[in-house]
Amino acid sequence: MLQLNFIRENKEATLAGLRKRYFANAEAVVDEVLTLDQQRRDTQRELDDVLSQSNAKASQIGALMKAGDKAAAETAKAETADLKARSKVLADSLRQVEADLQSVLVTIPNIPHSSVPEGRSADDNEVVLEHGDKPQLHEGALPHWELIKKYDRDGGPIIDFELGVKISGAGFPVYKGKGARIQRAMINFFLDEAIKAGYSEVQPPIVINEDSGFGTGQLPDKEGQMYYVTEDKLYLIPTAEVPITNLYRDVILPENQLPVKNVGYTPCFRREAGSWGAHVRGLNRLHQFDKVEIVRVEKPENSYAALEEMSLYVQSLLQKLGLPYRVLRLCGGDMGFTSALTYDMEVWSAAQQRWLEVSSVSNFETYQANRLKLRSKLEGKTQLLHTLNGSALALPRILASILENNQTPEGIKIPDVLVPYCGFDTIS
RNA sequence: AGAGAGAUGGCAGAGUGGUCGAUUGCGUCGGUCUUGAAAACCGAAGACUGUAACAGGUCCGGGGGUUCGAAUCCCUCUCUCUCUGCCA
Repeated sequence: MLQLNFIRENKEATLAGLRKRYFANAEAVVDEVLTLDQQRRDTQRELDDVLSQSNAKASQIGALMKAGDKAAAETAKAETADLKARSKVLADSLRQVEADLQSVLVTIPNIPHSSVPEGRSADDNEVVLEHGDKPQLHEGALPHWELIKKYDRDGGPIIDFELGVKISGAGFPVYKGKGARIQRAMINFFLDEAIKAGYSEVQPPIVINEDSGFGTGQLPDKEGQMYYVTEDKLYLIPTAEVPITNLYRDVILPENQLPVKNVGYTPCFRREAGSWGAHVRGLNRLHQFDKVEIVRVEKPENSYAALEEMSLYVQSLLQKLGLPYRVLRLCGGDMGFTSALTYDMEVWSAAQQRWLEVSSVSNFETYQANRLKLRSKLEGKTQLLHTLNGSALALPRILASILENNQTPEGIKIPDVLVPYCGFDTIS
């Protein structure tokens, strides 16, 4: 959520930012916010005045009672009726204005950072860099959804989509044998690397309540993308960002605890309503997948340096895995609702001849912190901190890329860094 | 799931209708003392809103009510603890 006083004091910058995102009706929405804000403050002031008078009367009555002047007290009491009626009306309208203001405010996305490129869609994202050589595959090379069947052992493919359908439905694969072990290997590798890089590990719950969904910006509006347990009013997490960032909801962090650098592994659940199409075969898009996530809480002046550091960190993982990748700076039209600047990391999937997104690293500045009420006392005053997060990494597409890129007629070579974690070096 | 108890400032813990934003202890910060530290002593310190700055207003788990006046009384929701039951 944007800060009201920012919008108030930077109307033009706000509008420019929203235009960069192709946010519809930016002018009308901002004007509505400013009007409601003014109404709120006027009403607030009027109410405060009435309450002030009312408080004065009450203590006056108290004093009279104490002095035993019953008659004077009764007279004073009679005078409070009008104040009481007025304060009730004002309090009601204040509540209404505040609710209206809030409901408009939550529909406004974050303001993009100045380095965010112009553009409407994913086609306009800026390629920051490309790293590594795309492998030349042998004749008859297969996409990963064929490869997993080719290496059928122990009575089934190493990743079994059919079996997952039986248990749950489409998009919930069952990993078996070496398929399962390489998953576990990646999780441990990613966690160990993050710990070496100074992150501390957390294991958060994977269901969250409504307040948490609001804190990081999934709610309201994106409830359709999350699985929901109606009985207990809990959502399955779409990413560990939600529970880990919400660890710091309603917190005023002591300055000496900054920066916060957390890493966590969780499964992630996404309904992906309406996003199934031509390119979602195999591991490309799933309802449940595993991800290791890094989350940081930073002082405002450090957040962009932290973002660059996170980007380099994620790239270091991809380099260690030996996967060709590129880094994108997302354009205004393609960026997530809550982000101010996002880098996407994509790996090359050699058999599909496509780039697959495996990480998204974002700085939310104060957007989430404002919803979370995540603050610190810095230089004598309480102020909002900056939150950031990034995938490090999401497993399925990494696995898809490893399977495809490392295939030879003899088998699939496991990246060296994973071998100690897997206990085998080829799938054959 | 059943029965009971409870929810107050960073923590502990008073306060059961009238200057209570809230006694006190611990912790924290500043100072005195000390070569330095500890101890002791003195002092400071909540959040939100609002104002040019004061003032003013709100906040004792959330919401609602009674009252001139609520941390204190009533209703309701949520959560926590103890016991019983069940169970990784």
